[in-house]
Amino acid sequence: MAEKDIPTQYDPAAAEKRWYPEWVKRGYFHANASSDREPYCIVLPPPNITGRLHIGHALDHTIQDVLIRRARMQGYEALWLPGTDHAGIATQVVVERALREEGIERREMGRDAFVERVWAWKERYGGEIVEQMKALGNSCDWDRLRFTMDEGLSYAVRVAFVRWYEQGLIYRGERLVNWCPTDRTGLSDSEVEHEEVDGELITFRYPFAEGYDFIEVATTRMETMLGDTGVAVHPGDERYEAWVGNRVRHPLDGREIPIVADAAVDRDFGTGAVKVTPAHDPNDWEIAERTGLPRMNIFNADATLNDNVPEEFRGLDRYTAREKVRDRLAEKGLIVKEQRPYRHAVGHCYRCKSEIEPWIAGMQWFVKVGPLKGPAKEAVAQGRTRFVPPRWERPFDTWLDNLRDWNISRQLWWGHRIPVWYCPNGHETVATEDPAKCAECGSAEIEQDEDVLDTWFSSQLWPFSTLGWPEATGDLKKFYPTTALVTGYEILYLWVARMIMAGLSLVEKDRTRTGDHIPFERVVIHGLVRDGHGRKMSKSLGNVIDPLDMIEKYGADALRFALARMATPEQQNLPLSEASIEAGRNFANKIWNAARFVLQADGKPELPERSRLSVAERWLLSRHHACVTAVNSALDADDFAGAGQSLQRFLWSEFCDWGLEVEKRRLAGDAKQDAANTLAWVLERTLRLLHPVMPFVTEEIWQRMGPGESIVVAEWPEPIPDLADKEAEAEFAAVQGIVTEIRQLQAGIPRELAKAVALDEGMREDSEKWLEDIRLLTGAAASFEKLDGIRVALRIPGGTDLAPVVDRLSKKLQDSESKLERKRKKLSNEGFTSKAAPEIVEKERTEAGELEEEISRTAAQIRQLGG
RNA sequence: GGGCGGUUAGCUCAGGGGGAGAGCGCUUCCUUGACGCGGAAGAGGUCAGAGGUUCAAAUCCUCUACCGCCCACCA
Repeated sequence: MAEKDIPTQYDPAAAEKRWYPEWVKRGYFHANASSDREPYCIVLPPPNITGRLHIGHALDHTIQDVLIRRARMQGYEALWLPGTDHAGIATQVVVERALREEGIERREMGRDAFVERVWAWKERYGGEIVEQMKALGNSCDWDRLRFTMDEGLSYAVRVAFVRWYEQGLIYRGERLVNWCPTDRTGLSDSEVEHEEVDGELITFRYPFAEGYDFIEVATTRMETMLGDTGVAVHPGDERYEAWVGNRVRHPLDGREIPIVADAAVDRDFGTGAVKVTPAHDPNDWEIAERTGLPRMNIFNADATLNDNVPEEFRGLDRYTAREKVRDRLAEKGLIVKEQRPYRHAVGHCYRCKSEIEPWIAGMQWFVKVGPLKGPAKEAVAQGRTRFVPPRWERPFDTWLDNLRDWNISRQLWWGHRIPVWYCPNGHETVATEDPAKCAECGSAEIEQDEDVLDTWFSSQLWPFSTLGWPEATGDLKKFYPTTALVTGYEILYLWVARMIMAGLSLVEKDRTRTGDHIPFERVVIHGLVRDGHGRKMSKSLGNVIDPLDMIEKYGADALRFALARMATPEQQNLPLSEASIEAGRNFANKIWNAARFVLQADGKPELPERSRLSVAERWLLSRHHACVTAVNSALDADDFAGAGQSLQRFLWSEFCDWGLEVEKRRLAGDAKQDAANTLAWVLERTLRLLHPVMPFVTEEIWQRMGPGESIVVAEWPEPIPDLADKEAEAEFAAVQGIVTEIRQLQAGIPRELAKAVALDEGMREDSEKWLEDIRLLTGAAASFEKLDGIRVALRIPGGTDLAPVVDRLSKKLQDSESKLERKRKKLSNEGFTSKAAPEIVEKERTEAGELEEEISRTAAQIRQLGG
């Protein structure tokens, strides 16, 4: 028999190498837009091309692959569309760093050469990422692989821009932007991370231009006082009423600046007077807009001080300047109070973590979000797009409410260049194709905007640009709206919200499958992978788990199972330890060996006629049915952990621990083919159920069982209600009870036997027919002296110390007695018997009866053991 | 300053009104013809604390404490 050669250990690497290319070659992952099957589509959140996939991707991808593989087996036209993101800032920074190591500066090499280098990077790392996804087993449609800077997607970006421009949703303006002095670009509000830091709040005096009075103001950013162009107080503040309109003298550069009144000032904070730095604070910017204070920019692009400040401060970085300004004011006796540490929130760049500087970076393009919010809120409120878990809906709503216009200009080279051309006469030409001349005056001296678009501008189009939008393609018609979007909560706002707004605004309803232009019907929001102790994984902590290392060490299935096993819909932290991946490996091996056993018994996945089934087999089928039901309902609820747990329980604790063991006896007798076939049938069907989570080991076994072409395209198991068998479950549960009881007695009693103990007063009537099974399951065939009817006997050698066994039994007796006590009390409580549901009362009665039986049995056992 | 989540066995977490569960770890035993990446039997928990609702609370409600996260232009 060839099966004899099956190794006792599953070899993941061999299976992965064998099956993945085969699946791709056979085209299983390719979706057909013209098929008449129901569509099921997921677009992969495109990983950045900045480097390797990390464990978070592995989780994200595992979930998606489980969904898409199940859908494929269920007969849907399943499309999982993969791709990568150009990731503007992130990639530019990484490439710049790499160049710097070669001693090359970006600005020296020029824009075109630099962009060329980034493309080379993309070719290399983009390709690596695809290989990594394949190693995980992702069943993506590689024929549809996309990149955000593809020709098609770039065109979609231009069309989106032009359309919004024409609708007045995109405008240009000079505003204060979130400037990252390290990356030297502006950022949107969503790209700024607020973090509490310890600073100091310093109160100082502005002396009046005339006379000896002064006004006190406070700041955490002393250096910005060099750019102050006014002091503001609340209009109704009687303390300062008389001073409004007066002027104070700037103590460091001698400028006279006015005191103004503005309602934005909180009179209860600090002194009730605020220094106003319009060019470097959003609040102050607005005050200046209202009061007419001038703007005075004091920073260079790298946040060093520029020539607008007194000479001694020029060129200093902001932190050095902060101290120096304080020192100068202290020397002049103008510092009133220094409060430190003073905790306050400071914005940081989401990429490089530098402190953000509000700065005027010239003209910037903005998206007007007001008109986009409403439809997005409505789509979620109406459940056209469903959030899983739904508790994210409220924060999503609040976030939209507070959303302000979106700055989309980035002072970078890598990305989609803004499709606007300026002519010397001050006209703007906005076009999807590069124009040769100004659309308004015909001037040929046009120049394209130097900036590129925010990365998220192209990402927001992903669910439809990848399907061919703006063209009315077959893919769009077939697969849009997509079925599910799977992502971590960290980019819910940054990305998901924008896709919803963009889809609703841009996609034409009549080009979609359902007539609704929402980008996805459901958003599955999973948690973040942490280390085994719930800490964030980071290089500095040294607790990073690299998915590819894990695949190499334990196999892709092991990693996938470990990840799926912890992905409950509610959890936001998902602690992953190497031990849990090892457990996944062990599980794969367990299944492997179970299959080996079934194959050695020559099992064929065919179910014998019901009349030929043993009670144990009926029990196994019933449990299998329960597993199919549980897995289906868990997956319907996006509860991957629940599905994994059900599968593991059934296969390990039921199929292997009881099913295979009890079948060993039948396998040695006349019914052996029926027994082997039943096992094979259950195993084969359960393998299909497990396949989406553990694609490789299931395929490897399935191929050896030979029921068809590939498990990838096998039919998904749905519950078969006829398999549910309450009688068989009850009877087998009783047998399990007897077996466990005997095992408990055996523990601590050596095999060499002398003393016979009659165990079983009043045991279940039909236990006789199970005696052979019980012998086998307790592994104690030789130890049974006689088994007449309801009596089970054990022989124990003389001189055996029975005290531990008796102790254990005594403890069990006590437990049972106190349990019984509680039940009796409950049952004698009239409140309970009259108010509780009748079936609950009945259940309590039954259980009390069972406890009584157990108590007398245990007591008898203690007596027989001489306790 | 708003909001959300968490607190259950040594560790990491399920459970979500009527018998405290899993995996890992730990103890003892088992070279039983699928698997030692295995099998069997165990030890270990006033389910954070206080109050309330209920015949019945780990589970529902209120408050408190601690942990974590998200949002936020109060100098």
